[in-house]
Amino acid sequence: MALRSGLVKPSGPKRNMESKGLIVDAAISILETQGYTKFSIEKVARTAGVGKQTIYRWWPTKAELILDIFNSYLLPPIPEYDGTTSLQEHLKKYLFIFAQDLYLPACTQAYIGLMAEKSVNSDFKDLTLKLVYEPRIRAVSNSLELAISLGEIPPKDTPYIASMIYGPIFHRIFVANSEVSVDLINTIVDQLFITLRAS
Amino acid sequence: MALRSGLVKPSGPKRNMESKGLIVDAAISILETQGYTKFSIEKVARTAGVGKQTIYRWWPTKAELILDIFNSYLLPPIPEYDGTTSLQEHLKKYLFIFAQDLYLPACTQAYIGLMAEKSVNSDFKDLTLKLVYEPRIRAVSNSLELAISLGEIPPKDTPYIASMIYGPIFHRIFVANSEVSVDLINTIVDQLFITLRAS
DNA sequence: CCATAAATTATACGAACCGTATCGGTTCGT
DNA sequence: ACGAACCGATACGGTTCGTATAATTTATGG
Repeated sequence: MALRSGLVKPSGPKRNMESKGLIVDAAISILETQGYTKFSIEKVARTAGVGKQTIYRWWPTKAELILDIFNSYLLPPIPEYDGTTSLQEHLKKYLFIFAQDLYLPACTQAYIGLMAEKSVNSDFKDLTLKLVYEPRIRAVSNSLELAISLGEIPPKDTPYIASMIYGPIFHRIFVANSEVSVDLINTIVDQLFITLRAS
Repeated sequence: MALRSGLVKPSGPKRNMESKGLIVDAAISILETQGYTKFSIEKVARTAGVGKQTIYRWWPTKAELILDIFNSYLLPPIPEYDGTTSLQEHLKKYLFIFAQDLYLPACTQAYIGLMAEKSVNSDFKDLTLKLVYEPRIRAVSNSLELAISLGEIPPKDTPYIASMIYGPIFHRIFVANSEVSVDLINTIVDQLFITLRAS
């Protein structure tokens, strides 16, 4: 009763962190080598040497397991822009790291899973947007505001900035199935700044 | 022997086009209402009132059925740019139609299936790139060349043009899970032309 | 007009996975 | 030492996979 509600002190053993590690490692390995289409909870349990129920106890669905792994272990941390270098350079560095990590097989496969699940489950869509999408959008718009206040770029309304910056990266990885070069990152950022500084 | 090789006239009945239509309609309806994750051949057969073997006879895998439907029934045709209006206006019109169609549930779900399958099967990736990706890339670069020869834009190397144009649309639909507004299309195209005309 | 070949629906198969339930056994808090 | 929560293991009915086979229907060629 009132399981993990925070209101009742649970007795009994705590969560086995070794099992958790085995599950996460197995899941990443399966995503990496077999992809989202062949990813199954039973396979994760078998590979990790763990009871299936142990997975379901901590992650209610396949989708939430993948989301947790994606967000906690596969994506690079979101850096904060402090204004010590130009925003233009800062964005190039961050986006290149982001794109390199997203292109890793486990990460790509995990995100394909997220797209598939969230497109069909609006609660899960909201959760994914909140945990994955919004923090990265906020980081970009916060850094833009700082660059404006520092005079690097003129104040300007920049709608759709997220899609203009992240879009080409996603297109390259998930549509063209190609790696993301430094050149593409530079093109994205330079074109953005040309537009920001135009008339 | 020599089945459908074109060298031997087959005897017996021809393909039942009524069954084909029922299969295609059922598949689209399932993609639309249940999404790619719940899409199965058995369900298509049951919904269409058709033997499972009839589906496997004409489409070797689930992926190729979805690809066929996506390419033949769900995407808008690729228009040819003839230079009678400005390329800038032409692109806005075409990309808006493209984005509107891609945002339809059946189309979105079909493409999620294509992403999942092609990321894990390189033959299918090649097929998808050839049938879906390349023709649309070519249409854009051909129209750019025509616009250059007509003097609308200065001659300029435009690498990554595909990702810069299509990327924001895909990001909006598959990452942000939002519809694509006329404003976004205009922003994409206008920013491209600002860059094309910049020094 | 009849034999042949191909397409059709229907059913069955072993395998895998789903999500849930249950069973001892273990580990901690009280 | 009691009970609660964790754990691995196993079992369940249901669904889907891709393949195989049977029985029927339909067109073409001789």
